[in-house]
Amino acid sequence: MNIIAEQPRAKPRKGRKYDQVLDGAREVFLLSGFEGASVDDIARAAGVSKATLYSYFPDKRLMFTAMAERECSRQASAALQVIDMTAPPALVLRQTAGRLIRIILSDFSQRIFRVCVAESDRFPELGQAFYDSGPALGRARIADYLRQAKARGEVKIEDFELAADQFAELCKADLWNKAVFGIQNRFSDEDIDRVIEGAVTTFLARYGVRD
Amino acid sequence: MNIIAEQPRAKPRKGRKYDQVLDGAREVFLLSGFEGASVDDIARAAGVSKATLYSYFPDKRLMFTAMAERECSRQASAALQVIDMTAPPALVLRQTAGRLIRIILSDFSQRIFRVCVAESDRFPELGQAFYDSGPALGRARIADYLRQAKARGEVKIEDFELAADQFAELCKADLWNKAVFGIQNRFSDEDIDRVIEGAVTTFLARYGVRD
DNA sequence: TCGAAACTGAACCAATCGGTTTAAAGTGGA
DNA sequence: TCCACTTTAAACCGATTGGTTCAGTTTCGA
Repeated sequence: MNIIAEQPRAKPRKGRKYDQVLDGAREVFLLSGFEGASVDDIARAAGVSKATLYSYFPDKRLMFTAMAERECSRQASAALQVIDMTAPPALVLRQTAGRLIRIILSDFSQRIFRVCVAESDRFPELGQAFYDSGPALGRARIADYLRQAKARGEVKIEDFELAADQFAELCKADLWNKAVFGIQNRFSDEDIDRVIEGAVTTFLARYGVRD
Repeated sequence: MNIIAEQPRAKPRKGRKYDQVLDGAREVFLLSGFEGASVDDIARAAGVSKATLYSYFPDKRLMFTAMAERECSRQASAALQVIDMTAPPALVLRQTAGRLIRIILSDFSQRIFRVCVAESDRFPELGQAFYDSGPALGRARIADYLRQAKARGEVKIEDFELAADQFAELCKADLWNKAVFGIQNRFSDEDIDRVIEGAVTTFLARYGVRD
């Protein structure tokens, strides 16, 4: 008999409806925010009794953070698509811009963003999680590419992190503001192409090498 | 004696504690969000009885929108500072960037932003108000300047709105993300200057005329 | 100084909140 | 088949919510 209690598993969350609960939590929290969401609603959305719900999570807060962190790490792994990084910079950047824009304009990203921003002072670890899995990860990947491109002599850059951040910001230009404030949430290909071309051209005007 | 009733003020909402109430509302709403704020807290923060509060506003929602719209229009008029727009572009842009950055990083702007984003689907008119008084207004002013600069032959630009949006976005580069997610909320002058110089240099690399 | 209007504080309301309990029903491995 | 474990629905709790009411006090222009 061990005095120190045995740990059956690393995360012995208990039963089989764990993911089901988190799915319900996501649905309601992303729709109504933390304070706006009621536990009864979540139980109903999850198709689970309230007692079950509370057998997984000691309280509403932990339920919220568990859900938010799962969604953040999902978002992170969703961005891992591959691009041929040896292609000419203008092409790589265009593709990257296109993907980045579709992601940040997606309904799902917008909702996580809203909820993370709204609650990031009541849940400090939440802002960090979103930042790490979103902006910081994106910057790291873009900076990586830019380093390779420089090694190939395709660009001239000193501050790779700043350059990466600038590129990401250029991709937002107005689209993102309109989306996040609910002014507009569907954009034509022309709208998006205008921003993509603008971002790539401006970026390369500064960092590209003449050919 | 005029038959048409005299208007003591433009908006004679009733009593003398109107602003006092909105000040209390701002304090609590910006701190706790819409759902997180209790009307009793607001009354206490405003130094006013709950009955008085409800004599000004029929319900919590209208109180919230009144407060938010007041703060948005305040934010708008606060951005009306004058800059010598005939100076060389590099200088004008540097000053503009500096001001823009201080504004968007301010604790106050961050709080309004949070609350507008969080509630912009429950209060659609709110997102519009923030967009109009923030991003849209800033873009209009920058685009105006760019048009003047082009008339002087100082820049070469086709799409002034896009250029203005790009410049504003370049000014955010990482600083804004860190602030909005609570990673960091105090920035050294070096941090800020790095972003300012980067923004101006990149912008002029694309739109400046060689001298 | 007077009187109407604005303001107060506290009691009060029904509804909802997060969270607990319980007794019964379902589940699955051995 | 059996038994331990999980899940269920509903009742229940105290606290808090947005909002109302009202008798009494303050305020202030005329």
